[in-house]
Amino acid sequence: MTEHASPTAASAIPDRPSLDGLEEKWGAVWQEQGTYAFDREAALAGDRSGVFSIDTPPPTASGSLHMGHVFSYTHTDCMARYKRMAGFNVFYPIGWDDNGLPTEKRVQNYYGVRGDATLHHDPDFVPPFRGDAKSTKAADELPISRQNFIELCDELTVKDEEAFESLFRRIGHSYDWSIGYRTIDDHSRATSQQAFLRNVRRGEAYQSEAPGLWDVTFQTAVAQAELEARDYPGAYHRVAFHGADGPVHIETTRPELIPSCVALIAHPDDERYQPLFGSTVRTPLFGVEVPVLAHPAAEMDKGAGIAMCCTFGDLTDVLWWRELRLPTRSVITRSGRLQTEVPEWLEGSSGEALWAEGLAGKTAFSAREAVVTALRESGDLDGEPKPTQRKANFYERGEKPLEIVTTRQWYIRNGGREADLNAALIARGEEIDFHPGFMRNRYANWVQGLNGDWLVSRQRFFGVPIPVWYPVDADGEPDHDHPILPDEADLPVDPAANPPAGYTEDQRGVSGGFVGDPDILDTWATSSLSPQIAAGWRRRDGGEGSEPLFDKVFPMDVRPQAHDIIRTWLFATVVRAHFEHGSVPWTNAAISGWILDPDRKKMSKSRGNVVTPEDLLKEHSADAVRYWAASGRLGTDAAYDVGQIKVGRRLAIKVLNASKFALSFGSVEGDLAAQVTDPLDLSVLAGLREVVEKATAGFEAWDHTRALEATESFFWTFCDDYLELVKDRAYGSRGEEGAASARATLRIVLDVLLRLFAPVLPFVTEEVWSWTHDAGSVHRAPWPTVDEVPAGGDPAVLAAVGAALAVVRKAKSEAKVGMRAEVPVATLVGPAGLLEHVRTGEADLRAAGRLTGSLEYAEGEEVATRDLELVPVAKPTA
RNA sequence: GGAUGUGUAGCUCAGUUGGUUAGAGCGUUCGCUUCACACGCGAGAGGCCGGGGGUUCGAGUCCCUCCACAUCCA
Repeated sequence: MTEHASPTAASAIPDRPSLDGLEEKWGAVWQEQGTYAFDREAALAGDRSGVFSIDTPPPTASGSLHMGHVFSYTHTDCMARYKRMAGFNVFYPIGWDDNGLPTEKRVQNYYGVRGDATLHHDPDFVPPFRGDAKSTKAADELPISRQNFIELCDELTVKDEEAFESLFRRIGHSYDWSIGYRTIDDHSRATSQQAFLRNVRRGEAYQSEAPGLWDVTFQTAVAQAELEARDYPGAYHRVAFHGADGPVHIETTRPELIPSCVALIAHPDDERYQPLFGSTVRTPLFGVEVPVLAHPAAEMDKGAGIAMCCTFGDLTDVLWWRELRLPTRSVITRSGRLQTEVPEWLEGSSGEALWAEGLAGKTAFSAREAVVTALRESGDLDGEPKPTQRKANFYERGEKPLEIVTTRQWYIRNGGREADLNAALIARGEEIDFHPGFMRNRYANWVQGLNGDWLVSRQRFFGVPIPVWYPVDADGEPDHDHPILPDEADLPVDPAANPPAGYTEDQRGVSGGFVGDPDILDTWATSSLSPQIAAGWRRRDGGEGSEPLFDKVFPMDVRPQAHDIIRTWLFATVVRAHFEHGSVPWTNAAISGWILDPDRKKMSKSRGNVVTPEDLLKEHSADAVRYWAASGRLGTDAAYDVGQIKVGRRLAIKVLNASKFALSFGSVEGDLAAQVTDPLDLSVLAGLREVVEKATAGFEAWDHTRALEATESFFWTFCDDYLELVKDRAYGSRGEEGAASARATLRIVLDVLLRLFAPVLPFVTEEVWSWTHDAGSVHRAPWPTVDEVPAGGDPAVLAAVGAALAVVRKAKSEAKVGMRAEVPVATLVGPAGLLEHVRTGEADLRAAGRLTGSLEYAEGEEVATRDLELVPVAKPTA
């Protein structure tokens, strides 16, 4: 051959292409060239429809990246890359969630400090430790102000985030790194506070003093969405209450709450207890008189069918207390211990001594033991306690069952109390396309099952402060009914450290002065604003300016996330957008499944079955790991499967090798399409047109897996059959026209295939693209269309010639000879139509199958060979 | 108990609106140094499509029922 490819292209093709180093090489180029940059100017100048915007989940910066992240984030990246190639200006931010308990714990342990909302900011503060704190005991931690704590968080999480960033870059996620945010940074805090203040001013947020779920370990109120029902060992105690006509037995798992009993309650239809309704009984040990009442929430078939209502043992107690207007007799304090002073309703009763000696200040656990002992002695315990597994509510991060404590808290309305709002939020769900569609049921079920508004205040010190002060009245008490709210322009504020406008710091806590709300917002109250934070809502109409970009990206096109946080993150985001913008926050929700280990258990750190992505990337390449991720469809849990990663690696290597080969026959000049004349070449192009159609339809249907499968299976046929069939002709053995047709076809197919693979395999496709393109990225190339591929071919031709080649191979394989064995005589059997197609490509078939002599055709149902002679290749004697 | 999803080859999964003999990859078996790739290539074996009933000329696909598993809510 005398031809050479153009020097720039051919010289770039390595002798032995390899995956090694592609991540570093192309990662650096993409970063330098801004390949994935969002075009802000174009967005501002154009229509909303030209933008595809993504509400990327901000990973927890203090956590570690696991395969679940790789899985779901790669799904989103494939879609982002497809949309970018399809011509959209892709808004693809990346944020970090460094607001919340995990970060709080990490900062505490790393620096040996503890937040204290009563302290003031120390500008010269130096932390006692940096990762070398020896003790994690609270007593050894240095108390510091909230502002100082946030500064330490900034310092530490920035380090964590650098590690995350390098990993995300290595795996080839195409974020625009300049649109970053952190949920604890000034912009996020200000946005969170601004949205909350608007909720307050519109009446969507309110304060209420009410019994609520309380975690005694973390000493904070907990929202319904943070609950987790777990099995908890307990025991049924059969206890006698004293009625006028003898004892009434109840069964309870919490006898220590007898002092806070306010009624006995049975089902209205329960004939056993109907005679008692309206009467009163006396509690054992304490002798307090309580009514026997009827309520349908009492379960007839559970225990004795009659229950004691205490204030408060569980949420049913709260329901009864509210609906039956019962008095409040709380004994459990915020620490989870019983109060030390004797409750007033027990003063002078038979139980006063028991309280003072056995119960005051005790934990619920030891109080229970004391009460049970006393019940035994008084004869009110019937039989021995029967062990049972009961369901108890836990805070998802907590280890002790939640108590119910009456406190003043802030709430945001979420449809848990108002039917109209509930219906409106379910209707919002109907405006969002869930992928897969059945995930909408999770949303609707959750919203329908809400039983209260969203509790957003938390009694922690680290997080976004509730931006509210209260006037202090003449008695020195805060006036919670008249909160003082800051101007939006002054945000973010920390009411624990800054005075409100018009006050000075020395008026804090004094009559006529003010106090700051000590609480912080639920982290979901901030992360539910991720679209507003990323898109710059505050820069449009808040305290930061007047940039109108927000309207060009919001409502966003898609929220990607996992299904376990539909009830929290997804729902909360819908609530905030509903109130603030009267719209959905996004029009699509792409819900990824979980990664399970090979034993079908969810991978989690506590189970110790986590595989770290770093090692896998190093060992198998980013494209290989991405292939595994892209093989899992939306909404489906997938097993971690190293085998599938290896398949991806083989595919990526095959792309390199096949591309090198396809480009090795010499350069092709001029109009490629015009040079394609051979029916076999036109046939492969016809197949390619179908693949473009399928792959495009796959992505449009949010099914990256279908797109990948179509491309992948075509690619293997292309390699195994088409390339084998035409290589001899492409070398030029049968004239220039046939060679040109094959070479042009190889170029066309390769160019299209690279683009079809690009969303899943960004590194190898970019590498090969660079061999044939002097400039530009495959990731900025237009997504292929059916129309750009020459038409007129019949896919059946390649299928027929391929089938003929297969039976020749089969004959050789069964004879256990190499594929190079020559076939001087053969008869090919098959249906007439198929044989007709085979004749069209006979020359290529002869070359690929080494059919050197006579080739007869005979009609038959099955494709097969007959009367075939084989001449094995003589092994080299030397 | 309610909701949702899933049961197809040893494993992981495809199977579009019902339509020939149910597919792929991995694994396995048997072969092949073939001028891109041994991280390769070729060929073979392997399935009462969870059970039962029904609709239909025809069911992996539609309907009923049962069973098992998973997740969420009680």
